[in-house]
Amino acid sequence: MREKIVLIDGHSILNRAYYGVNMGMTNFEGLHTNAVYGFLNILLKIIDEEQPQYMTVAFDVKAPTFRHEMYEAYKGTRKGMPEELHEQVPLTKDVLKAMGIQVAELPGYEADDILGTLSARCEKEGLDVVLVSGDRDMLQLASGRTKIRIPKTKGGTTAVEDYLEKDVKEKLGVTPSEFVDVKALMGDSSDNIPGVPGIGEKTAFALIQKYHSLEAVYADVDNVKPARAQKALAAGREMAELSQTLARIDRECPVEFSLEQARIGKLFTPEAYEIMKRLELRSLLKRFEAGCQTQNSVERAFLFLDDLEGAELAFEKAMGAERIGMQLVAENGELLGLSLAFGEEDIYFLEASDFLTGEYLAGKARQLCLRGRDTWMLDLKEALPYLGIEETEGVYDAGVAGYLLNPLKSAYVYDDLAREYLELTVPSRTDLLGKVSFQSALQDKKESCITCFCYSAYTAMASGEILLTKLRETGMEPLFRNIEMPLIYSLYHMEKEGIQVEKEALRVYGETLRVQIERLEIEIYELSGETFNINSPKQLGVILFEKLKLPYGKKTKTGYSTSADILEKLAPEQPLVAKILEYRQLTKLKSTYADGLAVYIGEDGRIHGKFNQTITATGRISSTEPNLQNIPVRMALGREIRKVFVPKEGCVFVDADYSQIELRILAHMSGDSRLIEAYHQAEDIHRMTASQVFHVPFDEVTPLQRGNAKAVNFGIVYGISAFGLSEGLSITRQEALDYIKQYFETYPGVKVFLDGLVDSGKEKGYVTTLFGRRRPVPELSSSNFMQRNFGERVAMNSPIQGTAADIMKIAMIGVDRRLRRENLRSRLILQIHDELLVEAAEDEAEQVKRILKEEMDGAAELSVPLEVDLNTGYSWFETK
DNA sequence: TTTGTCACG
DNA sequence: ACGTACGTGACAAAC
Repeated sequence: MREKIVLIDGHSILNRAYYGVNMGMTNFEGLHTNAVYGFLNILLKIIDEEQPQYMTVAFDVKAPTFRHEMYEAYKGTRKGMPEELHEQVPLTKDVLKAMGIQVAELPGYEADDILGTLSARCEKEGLDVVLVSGDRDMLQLASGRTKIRIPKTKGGTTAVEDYLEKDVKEKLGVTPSEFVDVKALMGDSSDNIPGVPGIGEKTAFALIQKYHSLEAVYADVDNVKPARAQKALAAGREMAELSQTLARIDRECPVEFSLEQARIGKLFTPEAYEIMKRLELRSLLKRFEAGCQTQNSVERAFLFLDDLEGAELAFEKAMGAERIGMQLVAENGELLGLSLAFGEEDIYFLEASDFLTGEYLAGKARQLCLRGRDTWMLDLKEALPYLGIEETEGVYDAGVAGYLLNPLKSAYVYDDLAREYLELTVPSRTDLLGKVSFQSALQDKKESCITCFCYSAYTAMASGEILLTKLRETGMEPLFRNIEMPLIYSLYHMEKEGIQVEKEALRVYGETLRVQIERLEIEIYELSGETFNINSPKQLGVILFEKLKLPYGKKTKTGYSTSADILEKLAPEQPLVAKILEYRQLTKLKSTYADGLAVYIGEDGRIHGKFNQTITATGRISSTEPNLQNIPVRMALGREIRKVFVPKEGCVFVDADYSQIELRILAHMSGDSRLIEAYHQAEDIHRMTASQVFHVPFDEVTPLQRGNAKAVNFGIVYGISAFGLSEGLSITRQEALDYIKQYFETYPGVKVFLDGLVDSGKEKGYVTTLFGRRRPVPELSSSNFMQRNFGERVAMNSPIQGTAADIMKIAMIGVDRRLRRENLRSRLILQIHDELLVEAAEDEAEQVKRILKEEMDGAAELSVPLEVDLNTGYSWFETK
């Protein structure tokens, strides 16, 4: 058995940990600890899996490296990190020192070079090497003996990708050392390696796969095809050679290293224990306490109950508890059981049975919610049909709280919450039950069910107080209490209500489409001279750009782009292309809308879609199964589909939408006096913008000027860039730049505001809405140009889009409450970001309009008025 | 499962 | 030099 060393890229793993784990995490001193925590978790996981005898962690040192001397534009992989991450670097080194793990640093060299050198030396010593980094550059170090491990955080969970030399070959198609030359050709903006201008990823890989080295490529440069690449190579030879040196990791740097000092001794030392205590990393504490034990003690308390007597006792005790956690287990409208937690020793799963009926359990659960103390749940909205409660003080959803604290996660399930907020690693639902139904899991693996449901209730209970504290610390408690929690009930009401859809009319619409699609299909085959799958971008690309030799505009990484904006440029000349565009439109309508919606029509003739509260990064809600927020409206034929969405007998639709809410929010948040003044004066915001920016009287604004101003307004809200605007308006980048300049000269306050968002985003790591909602923007500290630019646009857009979402949520809660409290039969049934649709009793329509206007207008007090447009109709088509 | 495309705000 | 407007979800094809 060979001995093994684990080498860790310290900064890269810390960085990954920082953005992977809950950002608000601090100890009582206010020290941020999330990155240290994530780092240690990864470290311990690797030690568990690899069982190495040696370990070293390499860090960069702030000093110019040889790469800086060679290439002045080189910025290196070290860049500004947020303060909250930066302060955790020395903390991490302290922990490592306490654990007796060797730290390697060398001024003038990056961690990459240290790792490259150590891996080379260790291989020579006959050791197996495991190299852990978040950086794919490391792949050039892979060999038969050196395995590269790249942890990936996806949503909440960390998966590790492993690469030995053969894996690099398999997945990239080049050897590790060839990979350096690929980078030399294509460059790497995240490392500021320039590459050869004009050579992209595809060409770089193809060339190296053929020639195996940069030198060989240049030896045969006169025969390289295509000509485009040959020209680029010839012109960029110096760059390529420079890039090759920059990209190659130094494997002989003069770093001090002794294998003996790298030997792993006792990791869980008293000193390390003290630091864990100080950092309040509880789950790690346990591990440091018990040596290497990972057994979670709470699990011992889990208790299964299916007798009435036991259940009564548990419920009685729970009724007196200050704080409980609860998880209903339901499927297909039937309550199969519930779990309950109200202390470290009181955690139960009660399964429904002949003695303990679903109705009984539901009734008890309801009483618990209404007992006037705190009840924490997960997926409260899904439990509401069984609980039968309306908005209740003290009933909270831990998932929604987790979403506010970090909206970038892909799910808010108990195991993630336990890991983040309780520092407790517990098995996930999939670990325990797989993907089977609850029904069959309850039959086949009762023990796993008990564990799963009890952990869920326990996590909800135990994390509740912590979540609330964090919400308080981050200024989001009012947002949670006054907006997100009440909203759960409004969304539930909308889902329950649903919207009526005329099934037969939908079928006829689909049938009409089918006939037209078949006709088009024949015409397309005739014009192209063969039959093929028109829906396949790959096949279509071959027909258009190879067989017919049409000029292709863009390429995607897998082939030619056949997207609408490309095809539209060809369509005027090419009847075939025009027909393909039409075909696309019709098949989209048929598959997604005509056929797609039909399957969701319930027995009541209505579609009950889901409204999701914890999906978007900005605070918007999303709509699924089906998506009712993207029903066609812009094109005439698509818009027809709205005719099948109708109010029920005796009702009429009342539709209300905010007019230009995001621009009004921009005016308010920026405080730009000219913009505010403009919105007080005019209804037509784009015309007003055109008038002020282009210095023409309001009444003399041409449609073209208005259109340009509109595009600029869009650009501002999306986080302006000259490129984006030039694309949107089909103008040159210089012209776009001039528009932007003129806009900012007209509204200097907007420029100050947007710059301020980016600055504060960089400083804090997140941006906020008017109501305190946060969005972390990790991209802002990226060394990758493109990612950082994206981060800057996000920093500008999120506060605006998010504030609009906040305001709409306030309005929805207000409308829903008033319809109910004023005992109306009318109901809110849809939200489409800036629009609300109410199914109103005909005799209540006027009152409903008043309510919508009042609640939407009054949802926020801005320095510009919030305008609301109202429409009524006997189908969703008519309400425009 | 990922990619390309396209529907909406 | 790089190459993109912000936020979503569903479908078909290709992997």
